[in-house]
Amino acid sequence: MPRPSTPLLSPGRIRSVALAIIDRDGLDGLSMRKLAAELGVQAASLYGHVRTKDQLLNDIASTVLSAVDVSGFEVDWREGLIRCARSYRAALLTHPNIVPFLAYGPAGRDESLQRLDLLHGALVDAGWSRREATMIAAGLMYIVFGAALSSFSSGFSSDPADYVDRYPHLDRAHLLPGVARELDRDSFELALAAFVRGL
Amino acid sequence: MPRPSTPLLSPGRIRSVALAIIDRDGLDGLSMRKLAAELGVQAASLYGHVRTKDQLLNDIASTVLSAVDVSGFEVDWREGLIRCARSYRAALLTHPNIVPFLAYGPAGRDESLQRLDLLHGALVDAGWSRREATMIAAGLMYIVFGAALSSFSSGFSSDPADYVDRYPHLDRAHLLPGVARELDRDSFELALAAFVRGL
DNA sequence: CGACTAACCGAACAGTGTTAGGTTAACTCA
DNA sequence: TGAGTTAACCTAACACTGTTCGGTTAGTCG
Repeated sequence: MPRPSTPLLSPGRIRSVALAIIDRDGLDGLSMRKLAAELGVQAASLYGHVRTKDQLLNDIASTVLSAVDVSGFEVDWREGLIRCARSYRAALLTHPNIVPFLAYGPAGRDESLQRLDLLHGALVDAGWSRREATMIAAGLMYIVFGAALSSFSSGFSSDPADYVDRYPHLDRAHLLPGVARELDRDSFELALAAFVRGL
Repeated sequence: MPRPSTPLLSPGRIRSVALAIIDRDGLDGLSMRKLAAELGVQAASLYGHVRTKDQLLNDIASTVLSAVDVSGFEVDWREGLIRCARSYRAALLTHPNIVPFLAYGPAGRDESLQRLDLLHGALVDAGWSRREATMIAAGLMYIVFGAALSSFSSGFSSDPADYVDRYPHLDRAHLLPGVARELDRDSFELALAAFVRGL
């Protein structure tokens, strides 16, 4: 079936279906063939709209991270940090399966750097030295990414019973999905508050 | 060539060569065939000593993380936290290319949980509630993993010139490998100190 | 000496990302 | 209106990947 009357594919549609697959089947669950099938198309056709799978993942990551809010700095730098961290975490939490991909480094993601640049500038404007600003921004990212990665809910909530016997101090209650999610949030808020207060 | 007089393979040798490949070529640079070739053997032979590649990576991760020091809690819980975090980061820094694998969650790694359990117990002994202990341990992991992941040195130090023009606040100096490494350390120490102080 | 196991190999399977070359619809312009 | 170009899809293939199956033989035990 050659060129259809109305195009079946577009970068946007590809990205959104790919993200849906990642959300449903995990990061390893996304393959170009599966993505193509879900779009009603053959795998090779994707390469007319997407340069490479890695680039596609980077684009998806960028759109996911576009929900990060860096507007709070106009009020107060502390408020800006907290709001930025919270919205960052919220964005990652909406699509947790893409987080492992981000772990490979912000190599080609332009918007991440742009955001980092803005955050850095705001801190400098607030009176911090360039070096301090860099370190503070880095520390904030540590907490955000650390929280997104080593979370209790996604980490090891598969079969609580296995853990209880061998790790006496890890309460089984911690591993119940509902509690785990709440615990993740509270741990994040604790770390964030301690960090910002300690500056 | 069938069964040789002295075995060519052993789990330990497989692990150490695999880790060397990961250090040299990155996580994606490790394939079972390449690993086998480097061991002077065919890929299929590995499966007599290793259940699966994922298991192999988990074993490697465990040996890397066995360098984590949780002995400081006998002195003081603050000292214990700091020493644990530092040694954890040091271990990850020795083999940075395996960090992205750890990002997939501590699913099957027994020793990680054992360590977490010990840390948790020590905090409870020091007077924290179970819930607080969990949150503190989690926060510590946030900083450690966040620092290992979103580091300046491994993140984007490939071609500094590209960044300078587009991100005015990110000083080029930050991207020089030597400075970046030092900046990573200082950022980590800042975040760690702020966190522990803020508790 | 015979049976058995342990350690390796060759070949294959199903799957991966990606590319080359072909086919045809839709658009552009004389 | 008709020719030429481009855009969007296809089939087929390449070089990989992790993993398994069925052999072949060296070492070991009874």
